[in-house]
Amino acid sequence: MATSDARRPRLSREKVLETAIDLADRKGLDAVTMRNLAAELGVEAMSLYYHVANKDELLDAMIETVMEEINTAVSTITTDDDAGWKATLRQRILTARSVLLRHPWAPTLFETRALMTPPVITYFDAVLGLLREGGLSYDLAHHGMHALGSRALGFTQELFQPDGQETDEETEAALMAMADRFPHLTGMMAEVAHNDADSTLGWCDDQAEFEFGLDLILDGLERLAEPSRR
Amino acid sequence: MATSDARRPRLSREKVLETAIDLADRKGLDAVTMRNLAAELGVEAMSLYYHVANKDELLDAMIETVMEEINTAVSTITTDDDAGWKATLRQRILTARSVLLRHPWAPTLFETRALMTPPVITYFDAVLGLLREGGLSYDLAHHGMHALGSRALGFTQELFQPDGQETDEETEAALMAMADRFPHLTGMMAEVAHNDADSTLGWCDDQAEFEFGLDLILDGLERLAEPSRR
DNA sequence: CCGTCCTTTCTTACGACGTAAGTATTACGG
DNA sequence: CCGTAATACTTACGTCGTAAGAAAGGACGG
Repeated sequence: MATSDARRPRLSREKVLETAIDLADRKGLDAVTMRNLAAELGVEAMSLYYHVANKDELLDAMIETVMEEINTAVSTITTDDDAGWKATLRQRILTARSVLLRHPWAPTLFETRALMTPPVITYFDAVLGLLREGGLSYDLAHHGMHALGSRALGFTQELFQPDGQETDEETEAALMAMADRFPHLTGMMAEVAHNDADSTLGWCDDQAEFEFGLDLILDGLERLAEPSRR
Repeated sequence: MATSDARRPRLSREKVLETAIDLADRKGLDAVTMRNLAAELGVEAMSLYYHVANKDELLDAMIETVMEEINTAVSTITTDDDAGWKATLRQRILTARSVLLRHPWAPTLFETRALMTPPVITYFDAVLGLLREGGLSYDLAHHGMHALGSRALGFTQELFQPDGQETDEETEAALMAMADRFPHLTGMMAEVAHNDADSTLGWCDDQAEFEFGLDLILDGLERLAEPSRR
């Protein structure tokens, strides 16, 4: 009865962004092509350009959206107050990480493009605040931010198996066959691997490794912040 | 006199790789397109495919070449023996870094593609060896490798100004104008910046920051390796 | 009900990319 | 000199981002 009852839902910048992110989540960043995204929306490619300047702006907006998602997620954590700055910062970062785990394409984008956007600044300002709360000088806190790097945002680029591909047994076998050339690596694999259920070179529990590295840095910063105790 | 005196220098896999790397060094990775690279060699695009399976293989070979360059650079450092494992590892990593600084495109590639290639394995095996030399268990050394991440190879992806673009004064001014919204960030900038000659947000000395983070991690690992002294 | 005018979408087309398929050239051993 | 294998070129296809402009839709005053 309304003026345009059977009209299609109409495009909007929000819907474009939302669909783009969803598409990236499901099929990877490479699948986010203008034509693909348009098809997903039941629309022609060029129609997107009314809502988005170009693809670069689209990608920027995508990470900005994720960053906002992180900020809201982080804002809901009960701060437990006297748990100490380290615990608070730790949880904040792990929360950010949990959001990024739902958007595996985001880290790549974060590293690729400049991101001095308000949500990012907000996030980093809070991190910095927690470091200050720990008694770090501005100078030390600044170094600390650099030391954390992308870890402050909840991710590290894993050098091996970037695609999350499983390292197969034959690769491991091939490696073990060269025990003479790579004694330490093969030695490590022989000892460390197979302890838990995870397989072979994919033995590494990403989450555990992330937390280990994070704590290592936070502890190191705390130690540097203490005036006493060499 | 000779059978083919005036022949053009002829293509070869080595020359293709060499030119590709040089091209990336000079004009960035985006400039490394098959047609571009071919033109650089005075040749047609498809001619490259006789020496290289496809572009992916080309990129893989490029990082492999850089990795070999790192390995030879690292092999020439005088180990100074009783300087301690930390100092040795430190220098090894900084040497790797010095090579990567000549190939700014390499880090991106390193993070993008799987690189379980012999030169990389060789490198990491040596790093692992030094950690072991420091008395780390295989397990701790393994964690340490993860904690180092790309730092073990001599680089960290800088989150801000990924392109090495200078942060201009207006950006800084805009940020300072929001001192109420970002108190810590603006506070830090007011205090830390302008101490050295470097400008504004580009105040960060990448090399110094890298070394700070590296030492933080190495010290942390050393501490964990010591049985005593909590 | 009709024209007018934004707003939003579609059509068509261009140049750049990686590369498949097939053809021409070159070099060299006999 | 010629045949054969190695090397380089030609042509063409499908995909990408997107420039330019035409068409469709809705809103609104007459």
